[in-house]
Amino acid sequence: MLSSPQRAVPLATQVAGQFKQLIAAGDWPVGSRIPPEHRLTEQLGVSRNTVREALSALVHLGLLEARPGDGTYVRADSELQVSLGRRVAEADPDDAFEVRALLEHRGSRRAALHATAEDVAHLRELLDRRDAARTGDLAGFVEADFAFHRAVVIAGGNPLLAELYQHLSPVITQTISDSAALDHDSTVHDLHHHLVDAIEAGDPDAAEACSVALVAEGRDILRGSAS
Amino acid sequence: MLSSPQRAVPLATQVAGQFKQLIAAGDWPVGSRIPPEHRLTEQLGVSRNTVREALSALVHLGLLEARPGDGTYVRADSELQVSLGRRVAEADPDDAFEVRALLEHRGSRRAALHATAEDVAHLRELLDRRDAARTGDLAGFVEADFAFHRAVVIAGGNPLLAELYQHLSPVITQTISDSAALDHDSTVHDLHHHLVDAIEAGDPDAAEACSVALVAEGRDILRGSAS
DNA sequence: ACCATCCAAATGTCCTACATTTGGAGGTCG
DNA sequence: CGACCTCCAAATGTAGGACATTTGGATGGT
Repeated sequence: MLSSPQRAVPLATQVAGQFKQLIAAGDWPVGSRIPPEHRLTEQLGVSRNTVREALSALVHLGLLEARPGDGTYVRADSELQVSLGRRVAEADPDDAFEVRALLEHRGSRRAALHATAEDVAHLRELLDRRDAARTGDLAGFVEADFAFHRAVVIAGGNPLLAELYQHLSPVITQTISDSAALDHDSTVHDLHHHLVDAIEAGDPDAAEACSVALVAEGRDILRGSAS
Repeated sequence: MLSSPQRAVPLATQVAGQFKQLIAAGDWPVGSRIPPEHRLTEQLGVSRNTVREALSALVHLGLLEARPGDGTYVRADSELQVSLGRRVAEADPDDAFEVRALLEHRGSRRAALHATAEDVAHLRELLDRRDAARTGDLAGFVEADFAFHRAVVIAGGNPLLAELYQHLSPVITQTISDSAALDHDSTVHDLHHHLVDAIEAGDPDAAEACSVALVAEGRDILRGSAS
């Protein structure tokens, strides 16, 4: 519903808000190309300048990317993800790694306390996919591994914590060139299964211990250990 | 070179970058009024449209606030603070409280490991101010209390963690109407001093224990101080 | 000294025009 | 028939002007 302005807030701000909502609602999916400016102009009944200001705001927020001669594409759907990503990119990788580990440990502990039967079933499904992806390409395995850990944190039931973890992880795995060879390590493999077991058993201490051990293993693999 | 990011950076984006830098550098302090668009236009040698798009972007980022008929004022100097603040405002206060506590605990632990002699001296100075503010107005005490805990986390030496904590705290203390009567509690008072002692002694376990106890005390006071 | 009025200044919105870049349509040549 | 080149429509980028709207202070009268 494209309503006309009635309040004292600037028109461009209202338009930008509508665009944000369209992105958040999925009407403009990530990766898609949004309608050109002149079409938005006639649909909204505002001038191209106003539309451009609203679009420019979202471009600087990192939600959109304008390609001259082509169109404007949706690049992200979370404002926090972009600003956190920029901040983490400037930070010391070790510092970012510590914060991420902190969130993951707490998320694993919470999962053992709050995970439902459906959550556990979902985790086992994702874990199966992760095991299956060990023989596939590296990118697919990294994706499956992240999907599993993300689901663990989400199962913890603290959406804010989960979102911070979720937005912190990709930048780190991108910055650090990990994804080395942590698939063939049987210890890591066993720890993943022990983690789900601890969550299912409702043992927060064991779950957090598994998470801590996993992060430690990952850190060891990252540092030297070039053997 | 596979990556040829020589794609022309829009002029408005460059201008917005300059404005951001001016804000971050302190040339445009928070609260001040920036030059009017007309002046920026002639100073930068670009059209008013371009200047307005850059300003509008920063307005939507939350860094600026435009007041028609008056001028444009600097509202914040950290992009992450704004987006984190918005996200936390939508979150469950309990969830936000947990994340903040998590960061504070780790920050206190790190402080015991990495704080320098100057850091400890600074902490004792801030702690004196906090003690002195116990008899003053409530707002002043809350400010002094936050300044102390913020300094503890900063002394931990993880800037990313400190920034997240710093940006997470105001929203929480604003949301929850705490600042109740946690100044007259002698236990809380002693714990603050024990925390600095543990940091100076380089005892991470004791420091984290003090932090945990402090958060627990605060939570108890918040929940119903009756029992 | 107080108050209503007016005015300059600043932002908000719209308009036209042109430049620049891109992707594809269409034709050409091997 | 396929690969390649040319050209054009489309989309965003930039510029400049015009007018509306709101604000804060100056102005002038009571």
